[in-house]
Amino acid sequence: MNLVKQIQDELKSRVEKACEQAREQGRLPYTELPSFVVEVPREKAHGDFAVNVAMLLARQARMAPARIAELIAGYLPCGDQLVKRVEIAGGGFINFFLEDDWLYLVPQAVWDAGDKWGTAPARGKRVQVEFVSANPTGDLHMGNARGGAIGDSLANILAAAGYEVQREYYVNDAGNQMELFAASLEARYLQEWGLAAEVPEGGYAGQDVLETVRRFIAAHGDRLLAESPATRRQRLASYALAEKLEYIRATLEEFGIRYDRWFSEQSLYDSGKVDEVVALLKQRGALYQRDGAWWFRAEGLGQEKDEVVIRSNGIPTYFAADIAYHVDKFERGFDLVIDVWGADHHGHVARMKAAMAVLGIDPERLQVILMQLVRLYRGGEIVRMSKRTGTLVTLNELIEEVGKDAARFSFVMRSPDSHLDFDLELAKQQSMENPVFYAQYAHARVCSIMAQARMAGVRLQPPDEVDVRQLSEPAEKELLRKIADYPNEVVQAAESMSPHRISRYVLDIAGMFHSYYNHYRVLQAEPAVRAARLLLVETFRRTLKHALGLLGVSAPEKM
RNA sequence: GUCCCUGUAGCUCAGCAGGAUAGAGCAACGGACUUCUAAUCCGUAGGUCGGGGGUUCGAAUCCCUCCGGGGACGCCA
Repeated sequence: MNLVKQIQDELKSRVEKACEQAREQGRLPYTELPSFVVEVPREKAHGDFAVNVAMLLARQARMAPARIAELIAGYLPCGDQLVKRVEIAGGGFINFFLEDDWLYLVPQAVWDAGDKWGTAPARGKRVQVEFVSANPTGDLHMGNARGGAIGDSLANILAAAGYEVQREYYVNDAGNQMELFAASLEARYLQEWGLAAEVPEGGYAGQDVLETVRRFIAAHGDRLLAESPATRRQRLASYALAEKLEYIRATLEEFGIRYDRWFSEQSLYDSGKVDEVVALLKQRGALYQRDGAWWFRAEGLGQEKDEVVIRSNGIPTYFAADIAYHVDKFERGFDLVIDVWGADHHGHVARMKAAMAVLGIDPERLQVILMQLVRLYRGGEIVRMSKRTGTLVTLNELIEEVGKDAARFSFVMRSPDSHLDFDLELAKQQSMENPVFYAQYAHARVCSIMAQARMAGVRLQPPDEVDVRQLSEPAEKELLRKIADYPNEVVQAAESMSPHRISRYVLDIAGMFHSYYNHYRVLQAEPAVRAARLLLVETFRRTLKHALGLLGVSAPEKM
């Protein structure tokens, strides 16, 4: 049930009919009705909904927008149950002022929807969201944290908007980095037995690798000394990989994230999919040979540079595997595939889309959200993050220091496009820097009212037992209005792939509630009003809780 | 040099499939707790939307250009 959308559709069709009538009677000449919007004006004085069709018709009709608006308004029905009156203003806007009736349907709509409030009916579209996908060779850093918060919230929002959603983590368990990782492990292993060995240049020299090796030794001793280097590396790598993955899985779960699938890069090699896709690219003439390597022809498809797919040593690059991976995603039947990447991968986007196009997949079906990088501060001083030299602040520490709710909210509050400066000191010292508490507090306040009501023997009555029209204060109507907007907000956040829209909404509606709370008493009101207010406050609470849930933030009953 | 992001109140940011008088939080100042949680509320102050062109009924929003900030340009991933 989406009341706002129903009304917008109704108004739109009324305007369309009015235009047609005016045209038929020869008073409004136009050949094609431009696509116009029924929007909510920023100013309340401009009514509940505004339509801009008159301005858009001005050129075709060769009339002043204000005159067109007057003309159209003359054909609009009003004074009925929905529309109280219509005004022309601002040089051609048609402003609709509605009767309040529809607002009083809101509590019932929320009740009827139950758990489904805020969600849209299934649209029969499958979406995959792949995010974080950090190399399983180290810790999770702030960039991964941001990606996790954005990706997971987006997945929640898409699901609420009616998509069938799958969350996936791409495990880079193959390729160069993995080999370096294995070589680093081996070096540490040999060193532990007093043998001469060195962590290769650009390898993993961090403490965590050493600790992993020590745990391996505790479990398996010196058995690998007798093995061939290749076997030794393979054993160490698979041990470390399993350990790292479990660590990553557990950390992300603490961050409120659960994946539906962990997809192994290595499996693409094992199944021959990488070779297959390379062969297909060759067959399509998308590759050419130069200096002994095979290059993907990306020039001309944007200004990106060409990219190596097969090295001159015959080993495919990660790009080859990544193409195979994306082909595999589409073969699994997703209508839309969303990748959440760090901005440092931006050059990869056009190439990947180009590769999809060559392989006959509409590149529009692949959407990449590029997040700008997180800059970490501690008390005003910048902290550089690096995976190789040992991460400075891990996701674990972040959760520990500022908490899951505050961390997730902070990341999802800002657009992925924004360069995020995250100050740890600020985040934990000044709780007011975390607006998440503001929203959670609103929830706790409602819960407190409900608890008081129960103690006083006052029951929360369902909408059909309540005279909702007792909610006559402007603040109450505005709150109802905001609640009614919720399903639309979810759909818009999904369609624009902007989780931060939901955090905006959360803060807006929480603010409206706090203000209402300070101006009106719920329990001290006379019984009929009290019943209506209890109901209002409960519909608000359900909406807020759902919205927070989309962001992976809890809605505490007490604070 | 090429490409991506960005420039809006003192600070951090919304708004940008063009819409009417540009918003919020923090910081500042002044008020509101014997009353459902003051982690709250109310008020005041704060702006050449980086500069300049263009597109049109109308631009913070779209295009061009210049300037400032962040990032990417590897037979790494």
